[in-house]
Amino acid sequence: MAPESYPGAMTPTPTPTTPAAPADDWLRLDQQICFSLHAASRAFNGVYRGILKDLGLTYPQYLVMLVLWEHGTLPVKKLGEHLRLDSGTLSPLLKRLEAAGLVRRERSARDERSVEVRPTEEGAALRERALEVPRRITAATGFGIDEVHALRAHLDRLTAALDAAAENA
Amino acid sequence: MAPESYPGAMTPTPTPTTPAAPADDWLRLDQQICFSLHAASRAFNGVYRGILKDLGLTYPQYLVMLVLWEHGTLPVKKLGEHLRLDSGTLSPLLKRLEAAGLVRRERSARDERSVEVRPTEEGAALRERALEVPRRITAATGFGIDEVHALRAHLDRLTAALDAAAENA
DNA sequence: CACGATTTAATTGCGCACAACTCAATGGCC
DNA sequence: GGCCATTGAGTTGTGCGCAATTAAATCGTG
Repeated sequence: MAPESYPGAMTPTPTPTTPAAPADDWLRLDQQICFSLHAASRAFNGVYRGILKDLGLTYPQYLVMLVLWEHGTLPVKKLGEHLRLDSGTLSPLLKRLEAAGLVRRERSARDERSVEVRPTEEGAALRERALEVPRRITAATGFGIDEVHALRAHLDRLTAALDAAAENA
Repeated sequence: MAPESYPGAMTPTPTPTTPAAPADDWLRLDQQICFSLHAASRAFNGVYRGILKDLGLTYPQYLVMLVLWEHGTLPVKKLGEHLRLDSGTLSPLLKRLEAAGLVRRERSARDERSVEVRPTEEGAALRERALEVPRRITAATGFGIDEVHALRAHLDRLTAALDAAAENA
């Protein structure tokens, strides 16, 4: 669990310890931001995995169902915009949801390019069983509402900044 | 068959501050925490992808090299503890790093079960070129040091709580 | 010493994420 | 109408993450 507390972190080969040591610290600090985020995301995924197993959903599949429960039938494009996912990810995922009987996919009559994704009766019914998921997740975090809100705001700002930076790259 | 909606589908709720939040809001709030984290993690990954392309590394490979640069030669097990990854992820990743000429893997003489991973000359040299990565990443976030630190603390606390919760599951 | 339990990597299988590509449908434009 | 760029899904290929399994080396205990 602890990337710190490395007993006698021996460095056999390289120890270019500059007195001011900005370089070394930078590589370490850098790891802290991105790695923390990476680790937190995977930890979250792990907790969801355990809870969603009862529903027969993976975490990304759960996200898709959340959007469908909230907005009803949607074309794949819109679904992707909500979740920031493209068809390369969604197409096989939706196929699995369809195979599980939770959604149906059908070409739009108005625009034959578009595929409408709609929850089946079974998919809609699953929503009832999903209602307890948020509570269990929130409990697992041990965070209060305010804390959650603050963290979310922080993360959203970060995402926006990163997206903007990616544009110019 | 006309597209139908179902109970609670199209409810725009801009006011989350109701005393007793109904179930609908719970499903929405829940999405906010985990989805924000998920999105931020992927956004980060995207920015790294662009920056690390010059070094010929993926983001997880970069994390591995960070650990090796810091600690020198390590067995796969220790590497996995630092990064919270198991051999199922690390083995193929290390093979690719070896194929790229950045690390070497050799069975420990003392314990034949263990495989020592050591950066090659080329791998060690890559560190110099990696020194600019943190700055570019930090710049992309638009965050100050303090902000980064606060966010990291928040995330680490979250990860610890989630890990603890996963234990009891 | 022998034998079973534990440790360490590697492998297999599945699902997600993303880039690059294909293909059909659509819309704009002359 | 005919042409062509654009749009929306799907497919392919690569890599990560994790569960489950396998195989070999090591350790512990009788």
